[in-house]
Amino acid sequence: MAEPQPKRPPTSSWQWGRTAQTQRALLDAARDVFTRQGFAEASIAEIVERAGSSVGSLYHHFGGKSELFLALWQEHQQAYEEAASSAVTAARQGGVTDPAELFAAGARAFLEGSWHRRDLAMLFSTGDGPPGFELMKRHRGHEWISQNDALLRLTDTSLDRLYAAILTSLIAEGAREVATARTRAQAGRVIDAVLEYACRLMAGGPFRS
Amino acid sequence: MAEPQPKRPPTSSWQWGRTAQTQRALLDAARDVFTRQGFAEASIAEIVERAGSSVGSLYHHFGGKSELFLALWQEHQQAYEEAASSAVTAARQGGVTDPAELFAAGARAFLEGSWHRRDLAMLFSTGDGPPGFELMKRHRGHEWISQNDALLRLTDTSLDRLYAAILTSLIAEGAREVATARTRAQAGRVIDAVLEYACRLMAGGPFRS
DNA sequence: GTCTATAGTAAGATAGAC
DNA sequence: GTCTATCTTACTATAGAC
Repeated sequence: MAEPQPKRPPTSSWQWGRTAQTQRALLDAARDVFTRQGFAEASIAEIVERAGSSVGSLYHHFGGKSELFLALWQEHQQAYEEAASSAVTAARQGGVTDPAELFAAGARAFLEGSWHRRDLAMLFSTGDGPPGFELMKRHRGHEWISQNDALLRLTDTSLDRLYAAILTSLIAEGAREVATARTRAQAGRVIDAVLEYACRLMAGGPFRS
Repeated sequence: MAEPQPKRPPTSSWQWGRTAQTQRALLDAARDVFTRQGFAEASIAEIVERAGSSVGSLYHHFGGKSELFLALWQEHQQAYEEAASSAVTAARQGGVTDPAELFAAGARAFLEGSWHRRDLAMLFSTGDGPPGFELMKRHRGHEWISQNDALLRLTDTSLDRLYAAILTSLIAEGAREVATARTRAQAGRVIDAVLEYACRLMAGGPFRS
């Protein structure tokens, strides 16, 4: 139904980066409109108007309203993950070896990203997205915890899924509250609190019956 | 936009409970269809067909697809809250005075309700609902925590909202995992784990910077 | 290959007869 | 209160210009 439309390098006889420009304009317009009105309320017409593009063009490049939203989310996620993983790497090079501390470094970077791009953080945490979006977020969150907490060797049992789900949602709620903070200092205090709660939860590891 | 449509007692010249019957049939059909397909995928046409009613009738009684979904949720919530509050009352009469223990009693009743009506619990936790539904759930969750944790005198500061939000989402994630358990015994183990995590989190109370 | 204009389709919402 | 017929909106698909 949707065409991912893989792009090859520009040929000699075509103007330079036209596709990239169009896609960027659409993504920027989508960010404006979606962050102001949410997914359901936003209309395709307003997005293409603001981008100086057209409906057909949007469908050509992204495949639809849902896929455009998802593309915006992917960009956002990528930025998050790069920040988090480089923070972990830096901590590791700084001599930190304790898994809990490494996790905290990544989580802190994640939460600071939430402050830095508040508008998108709020958009993606409101629950107003295309069908199946919540499921995708859930899946992604679980992956992230599994990676970070690899030392615990989480399995696919109910109790381990619960542990991962609760940790994920704790960070997600934290990111949400960070995004609504009024000042940078306030956001900082919220971040400290979130990390404290994460510590309390992780102390003792996953519950075993 | 929506008409709550308050109902008066049946008059002498009208057949008995016609309205109540229609509403019940629509709610039951809605439960069937929504739990199987989710909100977005479900069609109004299928619901009224299954209820032996009509589109116009649905709009007359509920105001639309979203409002019908919300009515189903209200019923579900009411059942939850009655179970939780009577469990707390019972514990209190049994001599329990520790706030944390009273909270645990309510939370346990809540989680058992999630097992008992798994289909609805899953439906309302997937994130697939009408516009604004996530916000309503959030608001309701916060109210519940505020009531149960009244002794802590939570204010409307960032840090107290964070504490309430995290506790709420912890219970919500727990309810979700309970609803997907395969056996009653399994659900019981998950419930124990959730209460353990809640204890860890509440130990020390809300974080103050 | 890229984009515009336009027609098609499906589903929620509404009006008015009974 | 109930139901049918109709309307509106917005996603989807396509033909064809450049």
